[in-house]
Amino acid sequence: MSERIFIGVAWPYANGSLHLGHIAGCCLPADIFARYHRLKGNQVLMVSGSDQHGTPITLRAEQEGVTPAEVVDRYHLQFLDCWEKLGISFDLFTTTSTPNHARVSQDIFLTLLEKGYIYKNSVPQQFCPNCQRYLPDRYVEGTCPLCGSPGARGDQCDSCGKPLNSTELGNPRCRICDTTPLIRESEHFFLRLSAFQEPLRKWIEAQQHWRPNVLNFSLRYLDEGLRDRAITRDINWGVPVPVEGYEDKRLYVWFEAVIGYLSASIEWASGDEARWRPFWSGDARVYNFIGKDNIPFHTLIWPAMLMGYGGLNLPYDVPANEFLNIQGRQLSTSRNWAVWLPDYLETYDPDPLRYYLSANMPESGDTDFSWQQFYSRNNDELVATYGNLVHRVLTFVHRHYSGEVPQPGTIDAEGQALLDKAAATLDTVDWALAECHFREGLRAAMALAQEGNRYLESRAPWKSVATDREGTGTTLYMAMSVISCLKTILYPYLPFSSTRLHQYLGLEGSVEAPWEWQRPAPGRGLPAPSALFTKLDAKGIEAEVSRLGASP
RNA sequence: GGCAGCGUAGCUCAGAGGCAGAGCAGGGGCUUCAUAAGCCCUGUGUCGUGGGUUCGAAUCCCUCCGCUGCCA
Repeated sequence: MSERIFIGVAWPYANGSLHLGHIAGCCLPADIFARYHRLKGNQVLMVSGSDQHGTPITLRAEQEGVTPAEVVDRYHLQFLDCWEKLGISFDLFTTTSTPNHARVSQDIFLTLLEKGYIYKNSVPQQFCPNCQRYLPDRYVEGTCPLCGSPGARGDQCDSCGKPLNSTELGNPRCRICDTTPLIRESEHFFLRLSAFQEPLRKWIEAQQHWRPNVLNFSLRYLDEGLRDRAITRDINWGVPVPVEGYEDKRLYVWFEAVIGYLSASIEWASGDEARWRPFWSGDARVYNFIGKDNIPFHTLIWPAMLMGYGGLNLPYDVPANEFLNIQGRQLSTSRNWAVWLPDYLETYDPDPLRYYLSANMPESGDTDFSWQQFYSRNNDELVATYGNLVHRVLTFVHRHYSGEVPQPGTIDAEGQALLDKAAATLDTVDWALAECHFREGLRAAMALAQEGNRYLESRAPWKSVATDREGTGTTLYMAMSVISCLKTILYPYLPFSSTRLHQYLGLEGSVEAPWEWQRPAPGRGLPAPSALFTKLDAKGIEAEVSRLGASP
């Protein structure tokens, strides 16, 4: 039976390029999951978009002397290009700047306000008398009250790394004009998270299928007690607050960005409720793929908003990944200790990256990306085990069977054992992908490729072809069948190479065929194969490593 | 400072009371269809430290060390 699967992917900030952390953290697992469910014949809606609001954007724009819109447009286009090249198959990748998103966000805001889940309160804020505006924390600089360092920002001190409150800074200055700001009371709206403490606990405790890290992390927040949080800001870039007298304020980015999952669904459906609502109600399952830094927003705040709003499904699962380190060190965009996706895609194919990050995905703990590992996994696993299996079989068929799928004869015990193994692997990977165990699924698939090589070694068709053409044809047909199975189970991980393989095997229809084991048609003529993957010259490693941390 | 997580083979990572695992690298052999690819064999690891619970601990509890994150 066809199911409805909604896949929401964390929204990247449109203030810089994408890096491998974004990919390993949420985009790649979401895409694997989406492709898997499409093969299973389920209805999938996968959305995300550029997060175009928030002070990181406005600060970047002011540093560059351009408008925030110019910054976000530039990166949004770059994101779209990256999805295309890496094969991240969004049904819609929109932005938070659309009128639709503003309308949906304001609707949720007003509904929660009406129901009493949002209320007004007054808070002290830095105000710059010269700029005539309230200053977000990041716009204030001063002396760190903890370590005495002079260059601390209002939200955090880079010197000692401690998070701060801008009103605590000594000798505060406006980062725009250097004037000393005043402290003024400013009225803001607050989300009454405290009202959802018990409903959330009850709901989360029932989510025993969640990953332990997500479950424990969320429960710990609840143990500390949820506090109401301000959801508006004194800023002029963002979604307007739909209340009179609040023209100079905007919805705070964390309140509004999570609404993007819903607004993007509505945009995808061109507003047709009959199309989008089935993904948000009834048996439909909502999955949110995010990084661990985003857990509380997706397991507490957004669910609380949904509970308050009513009528929409809460997340079914939030498979948050941990972090990807780079060459043993924590990824840092400001120090340029990152592998940028546009750079990667300029030099390499998408599938090797998808392979490496899937094999080493930070599913249960932080993992490390190293160029040495990337090269060796490409050369020693992808090329040597899988690519070579495909290549040796297809070139053999071309050379000795004039490029036609050989006719299989009687299947002996060894051949049957291989077929059984392939059938079992299809089921194992099926289960692993359904449960979001991406590493395990890939491992099982690669084990089947190894089994295929083992089978060939044992049958030695290169010997038997001279004396037993029929038996050798059966051997090759068995091998091609296994390769066809690999084509399907690896499609979610390696869509580009599976698409080529689908053609090389002379299979009917699209590569997005059902999740089943397609057998090649005996007698069918095959196109000339070429290698699925390219071996990388280890000389490239050093060059890549030396780029890390260099000034951009 | 408070809280949490992590620390397992040379490397990257699994395992979560019952004989320490996988892939890769390294060593030895076989093979030659294939991108010098493949296959077989090959691990004496104080499971970070010290203690405790248990018939039995990598696994549960406590101490300490190291790293990471969150919070103040």
